[in-house]
Amino acid sequence: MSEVTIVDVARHAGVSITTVSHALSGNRRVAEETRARIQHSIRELGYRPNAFARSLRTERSHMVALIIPDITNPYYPTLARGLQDALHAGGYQSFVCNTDGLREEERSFLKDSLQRRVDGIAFAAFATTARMLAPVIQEHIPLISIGTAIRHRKVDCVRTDDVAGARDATRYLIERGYDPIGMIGGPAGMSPSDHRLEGHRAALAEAGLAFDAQRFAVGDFTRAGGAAAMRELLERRARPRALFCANDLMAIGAMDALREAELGVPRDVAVMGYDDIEAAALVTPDLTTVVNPAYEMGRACGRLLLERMSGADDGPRREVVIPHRLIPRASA
Amino acid sequence: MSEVTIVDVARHAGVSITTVSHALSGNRRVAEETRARIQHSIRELGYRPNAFARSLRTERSHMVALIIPDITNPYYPTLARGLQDALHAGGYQSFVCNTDGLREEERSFLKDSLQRRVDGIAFAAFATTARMLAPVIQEHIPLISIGTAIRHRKVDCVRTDDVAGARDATRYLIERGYDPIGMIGGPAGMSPSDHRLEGHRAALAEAGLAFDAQRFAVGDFTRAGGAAAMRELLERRARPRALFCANDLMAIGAMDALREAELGVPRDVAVMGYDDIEAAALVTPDLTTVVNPAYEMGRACGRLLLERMSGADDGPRREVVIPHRLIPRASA
DNA sequence: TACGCTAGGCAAATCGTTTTCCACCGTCAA
DNA sequence: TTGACGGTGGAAAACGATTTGCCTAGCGTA
Repeated sequence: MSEVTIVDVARHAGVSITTVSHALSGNRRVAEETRARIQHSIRELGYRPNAFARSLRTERSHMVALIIPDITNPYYPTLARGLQDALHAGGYQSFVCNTDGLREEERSFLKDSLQRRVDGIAFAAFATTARMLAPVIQEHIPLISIGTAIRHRKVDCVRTDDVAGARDATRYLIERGYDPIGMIGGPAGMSPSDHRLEGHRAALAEAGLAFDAQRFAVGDFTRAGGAAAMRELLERRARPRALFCANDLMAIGAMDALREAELGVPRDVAVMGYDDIEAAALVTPDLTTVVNPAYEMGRACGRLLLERMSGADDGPRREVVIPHRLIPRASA
Repeated sequence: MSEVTIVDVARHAGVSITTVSHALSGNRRVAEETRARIQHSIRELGYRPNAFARSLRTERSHMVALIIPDITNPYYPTLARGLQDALHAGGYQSFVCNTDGLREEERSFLKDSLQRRVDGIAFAAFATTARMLAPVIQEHIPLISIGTAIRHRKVDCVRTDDVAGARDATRYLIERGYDPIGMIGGPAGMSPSDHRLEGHRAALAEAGLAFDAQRFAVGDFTRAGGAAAMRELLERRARPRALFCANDLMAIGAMDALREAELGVPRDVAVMGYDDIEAAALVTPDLTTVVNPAYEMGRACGRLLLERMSGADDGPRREVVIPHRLIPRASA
């Protein structure tokens, strides 16, 4: 109990509650002399406005929910930091909800966020459909979809362009003269898998090169999966001169398999990854890769949310595409 | 605006506000038939209790603050997840404050937490002294220090034992018969540096081995620093048979330098790290290391907070020491 | 019959703000 | 002289829950 309320401050300063409130909010002019007296009383008494009462009256919590699969997945802390840095400037805090990609958890956290009366939501959805968002939409709570899982005309979206990223990665290999070029992709049907494959094929087509299914293998986004896929490619005796992997972990796995086969990277086979996880810079040789700028994603979410929450912006749906970045290192 | 309030529910169900409230909180018996009618009305109207009003009355926010240097530092997401999982069970959420270890930020987030009326705080302090905590203590808000930076008789503490961890690491090298054993430490004066060195020396002493300053070098906890320290050791021609590094990054750097010198790990020099960062399992050879179980740390914080916040526990200061774990891999 | 007890329900006070409507007081222009 | 008008400031009504007394009906018991 802070015990000391605005009433105490008013009494101590010899003014009305109204005046104290206005001195704090700046909503109305208060004589300089009065304001000084109030400030003095506030310090004297150690007054701290009660956030509950304030929120009850204003209907704003200055809180947003960040709903993600798992803060432990190395992509999200950076995104969270970007979001928090952006929001902090506006006096907002955010709490993190870990859904593990489970539909029930997503639903439950969405509900909790509503109950807590958050002013906005940033949501990296996996299993949530636009229909499940009805209550959020109805309350006009700004919601931003991180990535493209949710498509709804009232829901803003911040995303990267995986197709373009994969195209750039493949182009990079082409331009450096590697030939032929293979790929280890992710499981079909997952949108990053599909987009990255699509970009890869587009770059080949642009350069007038054929996509050869013999030089394409599928992994499961893990290191072991990447190694297995690489071994499969080697057995097929259609060894590529350069290899684009749909993520860094598989690229690291591929390098394991190449080392087993006593092939040098990039001497015999150049390897390219995707994501730029921390380990990408730590393995040997360090991994050329494409980075999804998580921090910028988070920042963009934060800024967009701030605009929406300020109420000023009631415009049409917005879609922000954050540019990716290719990071040349030793492996390709 | 959810618009629908407890008044609407009461009217719709044909009972008084009081009864609805009690049906929800379970604070008083309500006839089964009445309760059913109320539940039905709630669903019908889509009623969601207003958290502000509730908190205003009950003085509980069901929110805790997690104040850490940087969620981007790979240690903290795991800790955050542990905390959140524990708190979730009690209906609590947590918001993250990134202080970057700056005194002013720490102060400011502490103040913000107070203003938001959090029910508890988990604080990994760097620059905050016990004195700065006066307002928190005064309001009887449960506070848990993560690590030992804050010492105060009202502040609980959850920590690991770096001395014991380093001792176990060194013992492990001794038991496997490596000799002589060297170490790359961190900058003197930082508590992890000092503790890990202390543990290292203790293990040597126990085994009747001498600590040889010739085989000790200092790095700065970075990869490059580890490599430089290793080169220094090699130049001194006092090459150790095994090396304990005060963190994984320096261990990885040391392996870089060994590779340069065309020395095999662990064939010529065995290497041991500390922390078990993600990359530790991804480098080649993968790194034997000691893990500070961040998840368990977070969980312990969460559980301790829950107990304190329940009000049941008003006992004396508590200190929880989370056991570390040695992870044998290929490098030693 | 009188009394106490229990279950269930109601009205109203309360939590600490923000905000709306009004009042007062000089000053200045008509 | 009067009315309008800034510049200040105050009283009181929300905001939406929880909780405290108080009441009633029904029932068992002395």
